[in-house]
Amino acid sequence: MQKTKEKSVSISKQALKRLPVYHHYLKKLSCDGMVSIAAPKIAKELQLNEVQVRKDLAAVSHSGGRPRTGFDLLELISSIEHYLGYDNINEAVLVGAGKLGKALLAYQGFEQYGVKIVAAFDHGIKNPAGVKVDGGTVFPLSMLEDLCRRLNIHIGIITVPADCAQEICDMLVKSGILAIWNFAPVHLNVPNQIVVQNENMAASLALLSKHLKDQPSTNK
Amino acid sequence: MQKTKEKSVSISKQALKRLPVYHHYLKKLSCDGMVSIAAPKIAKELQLNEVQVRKDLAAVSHSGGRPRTGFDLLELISSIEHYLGYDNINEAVLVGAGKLGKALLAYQGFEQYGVKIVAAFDHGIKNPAGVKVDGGTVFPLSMLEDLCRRLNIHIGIITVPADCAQEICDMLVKSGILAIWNFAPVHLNVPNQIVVQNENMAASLALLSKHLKDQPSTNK
DNA sequence: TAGATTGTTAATCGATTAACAATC
DNA sequence: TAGATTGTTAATCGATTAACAATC
Repeated sequence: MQKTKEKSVSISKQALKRLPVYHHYLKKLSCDGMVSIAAPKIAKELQLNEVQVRKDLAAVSHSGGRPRTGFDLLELISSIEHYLGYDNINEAVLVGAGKLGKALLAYQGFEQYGVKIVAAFDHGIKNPAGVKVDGGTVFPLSMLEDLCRRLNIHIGIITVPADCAQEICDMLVKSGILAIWNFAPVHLNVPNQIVVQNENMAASLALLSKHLKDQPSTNK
Repeated sequence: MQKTKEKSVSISKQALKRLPVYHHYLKKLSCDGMVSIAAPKIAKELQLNEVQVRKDLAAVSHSGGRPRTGFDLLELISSIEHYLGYDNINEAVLVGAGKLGKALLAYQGFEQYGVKIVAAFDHGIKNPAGVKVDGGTVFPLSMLEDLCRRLNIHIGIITVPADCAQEICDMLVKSGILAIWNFAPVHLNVPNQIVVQNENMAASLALLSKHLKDQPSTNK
């Protein structure tokens, strides 16, 4: 309904998803010692449309690019980081310390994207002191709400099996979580103000699988 | 350019991604003992547009729905499974037995989506007999091409770090792989006939993070 | 028959791409 | 100046939604 107070230039959801891709590519260029980059080069390398890249970058870049030379690499990187909020770490809790949950806990790479998992929970855990696993400590579910409230956590990661995902989701919402990253293959019903990002592996497989079926052995 | 030989009704990529969501929901209903389901009910439950659901189902359902009663549940489920290829298991190889790779290996849930990981590889492994891990055995990278060729594997899963993902990708293509499921946060350059499905966690985080930034504490 | 639902054609919406003037 | 690149307005494309006739 009401527009959020945004910059004059708005950006599409699709464009938003491309920003991390640009970010990673630009970081690599920067490591390689480059100092500036032009949109057509990025487009070619990442196999995107040239205008699309220019439009995306124009929407986030603070200083803009310069005709002939392109964009200042460091400025562009920090513009994207600022736009995506990589510079202020968002703290998150994770619920479900199964295989996938443990993998995410142990994964060191989220902080570079501005998210830090501060605690994990699992309903199999009874000891209030928690159980140590690779990457942190897992606590009983009963402690979830209190901890979220006290630490003012806004991101919840769901890695429980499908059949209890909705229940966990409700608990997270009740605990003050505003954004949910859902790895369970179910649709979650949430109040309006909550965002759910589905990491839908089944959907990804569907695309792959369908493609192979439609185009059997194009390799000769 | 040239259209693939498809059914008269074509389906959008977006719709394709919704099919696994329907599938999971319908399976649940079926378990609960229901025998038929109407599109409006599905739409309401999954928070989708009613027409959209009808259109999606019309595109895949073999027998179609019936006015007043809706769709036969079992028929609809098997139609979707057939459409997505869940009924013929696609065999896959996985490269990169780090944290994430091991989690995927140990994860038992892919087969229900028609994908089975038959072998895993990692360049840290030297022993040709492989090294046992939870969920299977990891072999040296040098054995990749030979195995893919002999077993006629068409799906490759990349869970190596970003900086060697392209190299692994090239090896997979060279080994006859047609579809790549990429978990590394980089854009992969591939020949035309190869599909790449990016499991872009960074993009997901970007959406969440951005949302929280734009709408600070709507919960009062 | 009346009412709920299907399937399809037409209208709308959002995102991508093309065209082009402005700039260094 | 000539040429490459930027940023923006207009045209196109694809997907969603609205409208409606057909069916049980």
